[in-house]
Amino acid sequence: MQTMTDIPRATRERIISAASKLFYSEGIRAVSVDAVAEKAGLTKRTLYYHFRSKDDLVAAYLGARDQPNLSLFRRWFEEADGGLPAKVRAIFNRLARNASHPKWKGCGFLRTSAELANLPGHPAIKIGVAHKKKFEAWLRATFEEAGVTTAAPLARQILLLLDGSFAVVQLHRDPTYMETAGEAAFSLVGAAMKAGPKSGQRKR
Amino acid sequence: MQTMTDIPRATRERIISAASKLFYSEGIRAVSVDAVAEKAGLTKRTLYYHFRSKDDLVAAYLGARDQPNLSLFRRWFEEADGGLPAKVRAIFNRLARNASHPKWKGCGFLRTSAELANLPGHPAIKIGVAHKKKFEAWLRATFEEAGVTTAAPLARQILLLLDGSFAVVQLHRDPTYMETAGEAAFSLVGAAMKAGPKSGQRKR
DNA sequence: GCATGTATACTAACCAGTGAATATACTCAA
DNA sequence: TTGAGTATATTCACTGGTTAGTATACATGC
Repeated sequence: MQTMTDIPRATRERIISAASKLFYSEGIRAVSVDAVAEKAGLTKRTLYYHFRSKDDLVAAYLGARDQPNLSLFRRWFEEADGGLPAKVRAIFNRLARNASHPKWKGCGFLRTSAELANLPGHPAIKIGVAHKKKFEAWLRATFEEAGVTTAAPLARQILLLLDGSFAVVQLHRDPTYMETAGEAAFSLVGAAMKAGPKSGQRKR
Repeated sequence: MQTMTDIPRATRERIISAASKLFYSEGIRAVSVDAVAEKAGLTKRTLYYHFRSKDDLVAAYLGARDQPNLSLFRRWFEEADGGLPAKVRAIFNRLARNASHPKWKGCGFLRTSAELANLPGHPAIKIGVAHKKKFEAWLRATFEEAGVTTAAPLARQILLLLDGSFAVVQLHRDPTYMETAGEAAFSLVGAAMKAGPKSGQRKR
């Protein structure tokens, strides 16, 4: 069973791809379902065969960004040289480079949840909440592995700086704010390590 | 001249008041001009007599929030006890109390600019940019007066934490993130003062 | 009679979602 | 192998409702 059935799967993903580009660059309510269908090269009625509603489509758009986004941050962290503070700072610096691209429009999760703030139970918002929670959990685990005793609040502080830089850079279109946030993160992680690292774990 | 002309002014402000409530709680594109007119107790046509377009109305909504918002932050800072780090932290703690109110929906400037991110020249976005710049400038001046040598980057870092907490708390509906941001701000300001305060200025 | 302000009633476009028909491809019995 | 039947996938054409903005007329006070 299901031998050739991944051809329709391709259609579904083509729709999500078109929706991603439009929703991310224009916003949710600014993009009509017709516009998504046209961008995907098919009819609105076909789109409604694959998705129950526009809300479902929005949720699929964010759902498709969840894992790739987290992987990217993890990869940036792992590829960076230096100690823990420098590796955290590297995430901000890599992000600053991305943010200077004209198509960059901030964090899709935050922008969507800001636009749909009047619909608290919206499925897309749940996905955004889960995404940010996963990122925070990864940070906390990373800090714990490094022996930082204040891993939980430190992870929150880094998250706050990251999401703050998303918001501020999206507003001012000035990626240097992201580097400033990276320096603040560097300071906070460094201070937390001085205060209470189990002083093992200093690999390499 | 202009003796009784403040009666129409009252109408204009009634419209802005209605627009503020609706735009802030529901979002820009989610609120129709008819809805604003109805909330203000008059006709859409009358509204269009006082405002050229919906975009103008949105700009007026944010423009009316600019000074009061800044004054509030300044007042919170001035009313707080303790040294500079504690006074900065107090802003976050006061904000956390506000954020626990069910009507709280984050920062109107940030949410509007997120929703209108596809319209870079929009007048409302310009107002949002100016607002955040004013706040940053006030922070920097405050730090400079206290003799902090790294006043400029420190002001940016505090701004990043503040806007980060707006975004995160609006997403998770958990004001404790704001207190965490306040602790981070406390640390950063404290570290900056230890590094380079001209060690005068310690009033009171 | 002339400025300002307010209301009624309208337009032209747009939008989320659907009904009904059609095309394609896979299954299974003869 | 073939042909009828069935589930999957797609399209055209439509509906009912909403939206930003306007043409026109009416009121009110100077």
